[in-house]
Amino acid sequence: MAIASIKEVAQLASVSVGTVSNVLNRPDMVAPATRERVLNAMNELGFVRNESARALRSGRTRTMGLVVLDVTNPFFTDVAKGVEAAADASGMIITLCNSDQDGPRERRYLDYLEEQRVQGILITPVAGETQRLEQLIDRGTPVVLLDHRATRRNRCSAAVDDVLGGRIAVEHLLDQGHRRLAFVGGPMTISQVAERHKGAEEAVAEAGGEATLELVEVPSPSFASGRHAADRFAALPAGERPTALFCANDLLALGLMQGLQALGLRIPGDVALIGYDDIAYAAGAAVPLSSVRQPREELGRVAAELLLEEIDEGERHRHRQVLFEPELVIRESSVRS
Amino acid sequence: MAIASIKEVAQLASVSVGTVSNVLNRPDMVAPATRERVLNAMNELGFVRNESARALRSGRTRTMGLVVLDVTNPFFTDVAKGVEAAADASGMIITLCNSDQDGPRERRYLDYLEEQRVQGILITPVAGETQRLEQLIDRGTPVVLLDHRATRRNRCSAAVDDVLGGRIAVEHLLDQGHRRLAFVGGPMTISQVAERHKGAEEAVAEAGGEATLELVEVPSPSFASGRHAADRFAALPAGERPTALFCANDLLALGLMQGLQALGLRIPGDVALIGYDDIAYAAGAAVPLSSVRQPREELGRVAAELLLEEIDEGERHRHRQVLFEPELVIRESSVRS
DNA sequence: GCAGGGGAATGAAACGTTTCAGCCGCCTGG
DNA sequence: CCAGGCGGCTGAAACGTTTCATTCCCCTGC
Repeated sequence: MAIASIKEVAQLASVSVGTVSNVLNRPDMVAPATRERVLNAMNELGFVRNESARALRSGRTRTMGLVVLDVTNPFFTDVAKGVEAAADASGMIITLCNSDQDGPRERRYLDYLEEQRVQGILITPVAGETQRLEQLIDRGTPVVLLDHRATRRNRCSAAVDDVLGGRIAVEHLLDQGHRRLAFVGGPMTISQVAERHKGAEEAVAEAGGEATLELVEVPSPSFASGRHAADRFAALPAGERPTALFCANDLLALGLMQGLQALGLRIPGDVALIGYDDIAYAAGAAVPLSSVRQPREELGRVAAELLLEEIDEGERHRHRQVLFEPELVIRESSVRS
Repeated sequence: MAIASIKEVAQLASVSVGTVSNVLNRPDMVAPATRERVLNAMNELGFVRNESARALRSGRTRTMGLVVLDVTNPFFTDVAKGVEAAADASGMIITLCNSDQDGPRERRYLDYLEEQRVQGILITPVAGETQRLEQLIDRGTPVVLLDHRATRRNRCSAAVDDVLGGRIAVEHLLDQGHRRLAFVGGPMTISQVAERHKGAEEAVAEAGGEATLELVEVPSPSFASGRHAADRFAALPAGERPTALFCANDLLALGLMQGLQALGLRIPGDVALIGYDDIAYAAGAAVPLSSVRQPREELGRVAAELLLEEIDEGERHRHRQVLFEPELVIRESSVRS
């Protein structure tokens, strides 16, 4: 059952192991006839390279780690697609890890990735888990932040301007005449959530006067949390309800929409709704959902390219922080009829 | 920048490398005082185990591969979650690969996984790519089919009865009084698609009489294909249009719904619609989508457990084929008003 | 007082590659 | 005819672990 090794191939082809290795890694350094012989031996024995031995000896692997907050969120799978495309183009392989917004889980994955000696790591970190990353960098594993701005200058990042995104979402709601607004999102420790909220606050502040922004904090930016939030909203006396809700992401917004409709509230009539990410399902929702679009695949692609660059350049690499601009997508859910 | 090895740790702690290895793998075989000393040395040096060396020497890794057809399909991410949960419980790590329904791509990933000497592979194979799997099994890598029935008895599988699923979907449409039906899906080489279609045909045949089932083949069971299919549908003279559409999956159904509505057709008034998978977004669609629910997470969990079992039992393992039953979920999109 | 046992640690082999210095023959140019 | 060069190959070291036979001591029981 054991797979043939280079040594057995060498024996069968009557060459040295060095030659077999050369056939594998620098085929043109070996004479065509010999190469042929070796190749045949490989086929006959069903030879499969042992990546562990290769990595051990050469000191380099061909894998990069990607750690996301939630694999079931289409935002992240789209980003992952972009990452994969870029990696693929450079012959790299991605190990996709799902931290599920859990610190210990994230740490376990990072441990694993470091033990694997991955060439680099792309990560949307769980709130506050920055120390472990610092450690990775110190020990020589390049880390690129994904959908998260690098505050220190010692790493690369690819992100979208969430403050701006929050701002344009709320400006749009204000334009529609809403004055009593709420931001639905959480936990506020997630930087994306906090920044979107900040942008929202800024927009409200600048609008001056009577506009207000309430904060409806939810335990996680998920579909289920959205449904729960609907109950809390409906429990408010009609007079105290905000007239427009800005959700930290589309999952939340879609869950909220479903909950609100189940309770008999109309969108946008009773309450306007806008989400964030513009995932594919936003446009096809019961009421087409307005949202703030992020360049998801591009975000992933650029992040991966930054990492590949860093891996390639080594010591002389200059860290870069790439920031994309989000784009407002207006649909029915936020438009006054 | 190079990470400290076991040797340096041994030196600093004034013990042999064997002892350091024991601290790592059989801590209770080493005296507490020594253990402490070694642990301190590890901390001081920032020691990180080298998984390649470990795997090379011990001959076993702690990773399993998961190959899916489309990471952006929520069905698969839900399945992946189940797989991960089971793997996690056994201290295993999952490498998630996305074949994107592309044969060569799938083969590249399988090569990679075999070179990594993963302990086993969970896969929803691309149509017809069975030869490579046979090879993997022959060489000793256990393979469990996921969402795909094993026809040969030489492997385990966890799947849902797609023929039955197709049948109940269509029986429901017939119940609603529809007689002119169409199955929207493709490519028919995907076994899930073919089986759902088969179930649909059976139901129509048994209904006897005037009921008909047209086949609308699309290039892939995706959102985009659904949108395109809508145009084709609308291009038919009104008299020749089916009155009910059964889609091979929800992505397709949601895309189709969006396309049909954009063309001014009403659901279910002008045409009834039913999907497959019951992904989270089905219930929140413009018109809540009827669907055939599969136990997604459980499917993943059970598949992973089968694989773990096989890894554990080795030679004396008996292959098992687990088959789940799908469940009809009726919502507005298929109900005659 | 001694044989025997057992807990704790050692040292070296082995895993399957890559890498590199060196060797061998043959060809070329002077 | 010979020096030099070069293409093609060999052989062995090295990568960082795990594993196992072996050694070393100290303790126990007779």
